[in-house]
Amino acid sequence: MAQKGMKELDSKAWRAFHKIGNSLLPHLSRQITNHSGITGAEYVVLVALSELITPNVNLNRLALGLGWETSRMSHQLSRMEENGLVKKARNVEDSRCFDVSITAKGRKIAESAIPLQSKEINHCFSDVLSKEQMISLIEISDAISKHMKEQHPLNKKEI
Amino acid sequence: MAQKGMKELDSKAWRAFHKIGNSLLPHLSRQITNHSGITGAEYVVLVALSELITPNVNLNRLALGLGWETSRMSHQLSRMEENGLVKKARNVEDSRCFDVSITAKGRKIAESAIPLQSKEINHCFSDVLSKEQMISLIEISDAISKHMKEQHPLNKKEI
DNA sequence: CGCATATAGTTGACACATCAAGTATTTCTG
DNA sequence: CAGAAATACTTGATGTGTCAACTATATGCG
Repeated sequence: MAQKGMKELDSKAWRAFHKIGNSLLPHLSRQITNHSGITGAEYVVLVALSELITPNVNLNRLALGLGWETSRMSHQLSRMEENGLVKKARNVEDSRCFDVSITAKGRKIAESAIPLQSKEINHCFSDVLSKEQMISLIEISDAISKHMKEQHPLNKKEI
Repeated sequence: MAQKGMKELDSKAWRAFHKIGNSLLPHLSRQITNHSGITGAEYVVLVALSELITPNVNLNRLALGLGWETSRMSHQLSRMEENGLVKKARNVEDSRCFDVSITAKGRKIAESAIPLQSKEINHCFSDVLSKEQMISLIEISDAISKHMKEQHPLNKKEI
């Protein structure tokens, strides 16, 4: 799709990029759900929380770390708190903020899910690509990120 | 995230891959909405329909072409029919099927949106990457697709 | 023919993402 | 120190994606 006005190679590359995301990502998310009973989004948040040095973070910092909007994180944490995966507590010093932390239940699930997920990523991604391909992917990502940062910075609406 | 048990390079490559999708795709989708008043999903369907040789397709073939599930297509087309972008009609020969087609309104929007979107993809993707990088991306996609097809074919639940 | 089964699509429930608007607090500033 | 502005987060609406269960029609086969 969207290849009118694009050269053949460009179009193929663009489709290729899409294709990866459309097969790999859903597969990995389904795996998590199947083996650990949590969703992909829950997994991502639990991993972030389980890697904290401090016992908790405030919501915005957590969102920032994952490249999420505040609102998205707020909604997600609400659902996860209902499921007993995380806990939120008003910060004592600044009562606008929340101290977000992982619960024992959340940590237990994360700890069993992480190695399984790593294994699956190795299996479907790392093991399938050569060292050169991975390096190339990193360079591609850097090039695009650089462009996006310079030309289309977030937090401001485009025309 | 998810890098425990992964080598440094693997982990970096995986993050890199994620990063592309998380900045580029939302940006492109927002662009479409801003300049053409339709969503990214609507755009994709309209492009597919506008490229048809025949005047219509049945729902499942359309879904297949985009790599979508039937259900997803059904929901999407319902919304789009409400918005007057597409039309569905029972097939005469097989009344289980629907003949899906683009409306004049849908075509008009697609025709103005497509060049704008192509331009934006060129701007954010093609122009930013070298020929070698695009070739590499295609090879990476092929490698992953091959693996997924062989090891994790769709339509069947994983354990 | 008549029943089993396959095929085409719908529906409802739930999770997720984004946007716009709103509520509290805190901080800045005249 | 009071009002303005910034910060931290919530909420509701809408669109999107997935799954499981369902309806309806067609087809195959004894």
